[in-house]
Amino acid sequence: MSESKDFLRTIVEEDLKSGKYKEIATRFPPEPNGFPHIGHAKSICINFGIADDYDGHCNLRMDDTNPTTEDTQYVEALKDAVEWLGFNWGGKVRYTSDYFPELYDYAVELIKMGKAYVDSLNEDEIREYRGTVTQVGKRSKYAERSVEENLDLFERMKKGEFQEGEHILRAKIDMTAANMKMRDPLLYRIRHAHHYRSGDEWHVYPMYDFAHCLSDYIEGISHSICTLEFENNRDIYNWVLDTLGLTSTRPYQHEFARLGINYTVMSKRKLLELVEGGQVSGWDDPRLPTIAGYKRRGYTPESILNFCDSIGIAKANSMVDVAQLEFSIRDDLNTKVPRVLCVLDPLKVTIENYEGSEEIDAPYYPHDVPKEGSRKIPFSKEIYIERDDFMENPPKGYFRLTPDQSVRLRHAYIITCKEVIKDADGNIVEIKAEYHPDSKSGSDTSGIKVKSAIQWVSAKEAKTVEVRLYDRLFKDEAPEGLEDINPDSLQVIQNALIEPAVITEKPDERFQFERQGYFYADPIDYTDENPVFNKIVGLKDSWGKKKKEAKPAPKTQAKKVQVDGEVTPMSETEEKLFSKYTTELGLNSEVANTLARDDKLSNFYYEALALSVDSPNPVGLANIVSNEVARELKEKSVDELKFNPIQIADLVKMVDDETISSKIAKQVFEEMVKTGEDPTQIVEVRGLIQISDPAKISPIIDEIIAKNPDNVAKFKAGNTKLLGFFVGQVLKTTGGKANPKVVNELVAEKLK
RNA sequence: UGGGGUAUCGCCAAGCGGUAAGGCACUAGUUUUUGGUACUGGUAUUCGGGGGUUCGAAUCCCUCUACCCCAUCCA
Repeated sequence: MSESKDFLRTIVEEDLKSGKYKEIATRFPPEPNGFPHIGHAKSICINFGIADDYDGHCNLRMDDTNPTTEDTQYVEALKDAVEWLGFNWGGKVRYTSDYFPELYDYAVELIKMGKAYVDSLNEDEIREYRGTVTQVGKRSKYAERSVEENLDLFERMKKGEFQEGEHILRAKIDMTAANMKMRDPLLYRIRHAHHYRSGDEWHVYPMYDFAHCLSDYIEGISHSICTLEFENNRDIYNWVLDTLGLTSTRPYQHEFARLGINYTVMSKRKLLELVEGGQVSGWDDPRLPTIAGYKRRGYTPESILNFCDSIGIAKANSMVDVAQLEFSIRDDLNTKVPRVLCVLDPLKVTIENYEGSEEIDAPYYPHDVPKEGSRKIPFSKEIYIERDDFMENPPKGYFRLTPDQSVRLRHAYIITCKEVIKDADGNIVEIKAEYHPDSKSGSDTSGIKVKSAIQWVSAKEAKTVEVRLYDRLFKDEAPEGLEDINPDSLQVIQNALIEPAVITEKPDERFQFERQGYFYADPIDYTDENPVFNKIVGLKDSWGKKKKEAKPAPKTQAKKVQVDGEVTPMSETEEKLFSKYTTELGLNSEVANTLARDDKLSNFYYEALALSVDSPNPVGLANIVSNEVARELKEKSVDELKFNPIQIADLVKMVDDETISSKIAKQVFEEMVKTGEDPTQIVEVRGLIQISDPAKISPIIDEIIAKNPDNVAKFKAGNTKLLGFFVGQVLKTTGGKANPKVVNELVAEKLK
């Protein structure tokens, strides 16, 4: 694990440390209504990963509460994905549908508590009654039904006595809640549908918000980790559990940002559209960001895992560059797979001075990959090279074969171009060349220097293979829809030529075709008669990049103009207070503004000021009230504070008479917030009195200077930021007690 | 527009009052019979903007801005 933990692991560790949970239990809870994609992989890594890291366990649970969209094929895909990524869910797969009876009982309990009711409004009315984000909703008249009536109705709903939409079970919470999700959320709806697991047993199905929290509780989950869009649902999550009194060791929900990758789409809806619309060949089309797609394309589980690890976990919506994913797979395959020669776009080369044939022994792995293995490559008079490895009129910096530039055939001889044969249209159809007999790879005595080595195959022995070249599915970085599809995302090469060993020996299923990229023997379409390879990812190509850069896209970056909005004007009384603060008390306008606009703060300030008549310091007091006290008063009322205005006045006094520094004052304040103790007492008990005597501080500084020669040098070289470093060190060793002003002066002097 | 979130390099992302981590991308160079790999160096005087508090602010306070989520009988 890396040096820094993500915020979820931080929470988990705190909960473990505080004893909130004895064991960590997470869950991966997909709905089986689509194939899992790489976003799911992130969630899988988080949930199973955290469970692994803290010796807990992670359940795989199908969140199957909607009979109309879910299907067994998806649960299989989900299981495959988790398994392929290398995780196991210990024991059996869980299904929310297995909890239907329990869930039903909890709903009955809620009804009995008067916390849920059967509503009989129709769909439109419910929507209307719910209000909008800015307008409160209103309660249905059916909310007044008696417990008995609700119980009876709900049971009959279950038995299937009503039509879909006729009734619904809702929680009785608050139709005026600012959080729309809390406006009497729906708990159960009637569905006369066949469920892929529970069959026709049920006529009512629980909603997500009701089923999810309870399923977590039933399974003993400690940390219910989901994506950001469920933040608003957290209130219901807690409401259901709290209301039912399921409070002992119960799960809490935490949200992280879902994964976005550029040049692709991640929503189930859009993915389904592509699959059903025939834009791709199926859920496992190698261009899709589905796990099945990556698997089919040739990605390894390790590469996906590493990718998920590398992108981190946070709460900011983000779009990860697909280059990051490509790096992960290249990085993984680099040390694993054999190198072979394959020519995608063949150009015939006849070596005029070569007769007969030979077999060249060539290792499968380059010098920097510590793996053993080699094969024989047949060599003969007629070979094929890659078409773009020859240029008649090369640009500057071209390292390959030209009429004037020899090139090495990888693992074999150096050849020199003698003649370029063209057809009637001027297309190059063949190269006549000569080889240098004493230049054989490994025993080269020719002394010829070449700039590169290129791949080739012997014409007679080469095998024809199909190669599928994949590019990004969308041409737009943030695709909206089908109109952004990249028309060239798939290129099929029917007649690529590959060295025979790949087909006959099958040393692996993944290969690096040298100088081109990583390829994977398609697990479905590959046959001995018609071998098929999928391109997993290309090699980094600094030459190709250079070529493209010749015509850079002129990007005009419009600088964003920061607009300042209107500040709400002050009321008359606020205005009066403000002017009094600035003119009479001498506060600066920002502090005065903060105080004047806040009743709680201004009252607190007044009280403290009145209580410090003997040595009034309106400015110092105002500063601490508008900054430190303000923080505490943000979410609390004055009565909830453990400290009072007198204590704040005392605190300011101690700073004024230099008993303590302002740094210590903050420390003391933190303590007052927690305990409500008197500041004088805190200072006394902890011995926080400020050290201002240079004679005491000086030796400490000397010591620190002696310990950090590097930083002293840097400072003297002009890095004045380091002053803060030295001051900080001194303050640290004195427990914050050294007078920072004195320290600053002393340090500056000593380092001169 | 009410509520809930989020802003640190081109893309991710650490950082929690004391020297702005790291990865990807980019770039220069070294090694190389893959224009690959590996290695070495270069990349934020500044943390969405503006103020304030402090000896010292990405971190605390105020304020403004931008983006995301919520008005499915989806999850």
